[in-house]
Amino acid sequence: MSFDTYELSDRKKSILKAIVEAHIKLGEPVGSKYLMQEGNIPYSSATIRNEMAELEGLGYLEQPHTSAGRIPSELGYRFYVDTLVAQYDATTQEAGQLKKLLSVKQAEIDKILENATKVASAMTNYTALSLRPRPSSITIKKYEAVYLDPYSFIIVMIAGGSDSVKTRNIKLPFSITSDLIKLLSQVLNVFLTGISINEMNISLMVDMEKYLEDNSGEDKKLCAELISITVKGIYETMNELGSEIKFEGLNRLLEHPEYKNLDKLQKMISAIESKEDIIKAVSTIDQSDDETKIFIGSENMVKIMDDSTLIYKNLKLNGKTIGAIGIIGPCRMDYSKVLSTIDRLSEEINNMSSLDALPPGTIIKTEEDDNGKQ
Amino acid sequence: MSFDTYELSDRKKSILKAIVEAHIKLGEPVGSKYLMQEGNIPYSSATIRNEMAELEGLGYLEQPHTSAGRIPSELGYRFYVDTLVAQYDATTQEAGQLKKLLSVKQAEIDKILENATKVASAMTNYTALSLRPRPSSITIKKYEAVYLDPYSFIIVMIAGGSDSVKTRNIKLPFSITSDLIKLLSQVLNVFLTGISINEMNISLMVDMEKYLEDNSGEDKKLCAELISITVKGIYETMNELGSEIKFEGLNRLLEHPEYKNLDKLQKMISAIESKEDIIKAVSTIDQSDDETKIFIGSENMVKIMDDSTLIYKNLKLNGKTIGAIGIIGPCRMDYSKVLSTIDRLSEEINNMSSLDALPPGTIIKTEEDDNGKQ
DNA sequence: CTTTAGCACTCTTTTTGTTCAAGTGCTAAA
DNA sequence: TTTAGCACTTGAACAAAAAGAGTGCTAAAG
Repeated sequence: MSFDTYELSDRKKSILKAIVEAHIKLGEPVGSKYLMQEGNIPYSSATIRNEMAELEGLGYLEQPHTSAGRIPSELGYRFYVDTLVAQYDATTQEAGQLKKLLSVKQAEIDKILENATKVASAMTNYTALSLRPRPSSITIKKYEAVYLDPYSFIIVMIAGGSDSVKTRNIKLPFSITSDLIKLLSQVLNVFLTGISINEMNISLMVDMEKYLEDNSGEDKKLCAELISITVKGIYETMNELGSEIKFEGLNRLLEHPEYKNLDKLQKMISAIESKEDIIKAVSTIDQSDDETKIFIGSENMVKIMDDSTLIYKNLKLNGKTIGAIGIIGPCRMDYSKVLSTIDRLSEEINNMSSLDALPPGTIIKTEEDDNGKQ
Repeated sequence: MSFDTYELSDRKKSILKAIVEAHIKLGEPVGSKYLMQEGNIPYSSATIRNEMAELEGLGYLEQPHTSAGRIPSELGYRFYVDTLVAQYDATTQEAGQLKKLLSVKQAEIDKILENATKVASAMTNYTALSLRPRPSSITIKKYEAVYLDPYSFIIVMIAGGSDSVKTRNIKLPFSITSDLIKLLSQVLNVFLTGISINEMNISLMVDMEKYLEDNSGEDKKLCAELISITVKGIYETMNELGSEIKFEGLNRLLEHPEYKNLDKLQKMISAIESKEDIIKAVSTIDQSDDETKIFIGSENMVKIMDDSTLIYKNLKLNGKTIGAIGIIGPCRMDYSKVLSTIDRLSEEINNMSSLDALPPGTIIKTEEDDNGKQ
């Protein structure tokens, strides 16, 4: 990246570009003769060979073995992608299609992410992933505590921005009244609305305890404990709300010859299944960043994926980051297609009709959970 | 199954058993010589050969090609499993381990299922799956409608038995008041508590409309529409609550030589990813059934999985079916291990300390959801 | 009548050798 | 600076041969 690409002559650039594109298309090493005939390089194979030898010396190309053609190195792909992105003139052919696929009465953020992932995977033929925004950026705009029985209640949290709903079931070591829970509801809404996970601190809890004690007439210790347990639950829930990752099109991995190699495939599936690694890797990306990020080969933070490429972009809806979408595939990836798909997709979502304009009576599905209280 | 296994002599049985076990262990066809030397069959290879030829004639064995040993046919596996299950004397070595793995303050049904799946996959080295009970058996024991703004509210539903919490966000084409939502809450609790999805009918809705109209003084049409939209949402939500399927240990598929065959692997991954097929297949199993079900090869209802085995068992907690767990792998599966693991696991869960006995202050995590209202 | 040793036979796997084609690097000429 | 030509390397493809595994059958032994 910091490599000085300007030392490359125009001819070298065009040869490199042609090699990358041919390799993406064919999946095989490309030779000088092919470039001359099909690659639109107006020089003899000998000249091309000389250039290729130099490009190899510079680290842009690799040769699997003596009598094979060249394949792009990671640096070669990186060069290609960088120039591609620079001249990138969104090939708009498929925009309408995307719109149609996405526009099916989208209501829920989850559904949007899920559909976007499906569409991305289907259109590019690679495995796609989606990620929720990270916990620290989440705030709750409304709380509701629901009384269940003397020893348990449920907190319903509605996230600001995305309007996600998450619930948490809390079981207590002491008994409480339905009225106290109503009051708790009030306390939560007064003190914790709009507060991010980082802003939850002790002094806030002390205030909450005091408020609850004053207005309920309950025992001080009980109030303190109730608040403590409740806030802890909320804290954990907010943490879980963020950074959820989902995959789509796993089976498409198998369609690409690079994953016929069972070792690579195994690595890849393990990486995908463990999730944590990928979340961690992707979490380093600035969440407000609008750029499409491309990690080629060893640039990937997930060591295990070091011969694959991850293309990744934050998704915004009405200006708010609602998550991110990514494509995973071999380094030999149709970058142009993937980039255009992802960009189109994110644009489409960004411009999606505000949900206030939903058809009347729309039922907005939310989510579900279990808790084993009994 | 209805095949008359009693026509087999003891010697044939022991040979068949030895072949199945050797094949499970080695993953390769087994020959007469091997059985004589390693398989603990006290006859000469010639005698064994004769018996094998007969077993093949009876359909219990197959020969990949002339000069290969024999492998068990589906019928052979079925015989093995049936007798295995019959004499099945739970090899208890790993029971303690299971207990430890599961006992980490289990609170949530989801978590129990998830952990059970992980444990099952880890201990057997096969891919495991878990399934929620089906929708028709779910009832809601408590509703709570949460007012959001004049045009939207959220319904919180707490499932009976499993105490799952699910929420649904509803957007209205007309405006409502916070008080009306409170009343709606009441209506839902009065009319829909304990009602299964099959019992929701028109007359119930008419009653609800009437009740709401009488007690709120709102316009009749508005009440009717509110109830209709709400019930529809609840209905859909209950449907979604059931039959959720999750997988664990996908990467372990790759560890078994039968899935080195990319075709099989691809089929398998597709089957797993599409989910619906497997849900449909498994749904035919009686939910209250306590037996461990074993589907070998073409016995599987998912055509695509017709050279794999699915072992499947309902899980109960305090007498209630909370879901099911399954193991998927090649027909050449270590049945003894898998069966014992699944049985242990289900027993362990069944006996799990009632959640009332949870340590005080336990926070019972529930779940989350999105809805794109905005 | 049952079991077993022995052997010919079949079929797969592995090895070996040969040929082929691709693609290169280098040299010398244009 | 470019290009034609050629020797060289190397993997891929194919065929033939060899090795190995396991069987079925026959005939002898218990």
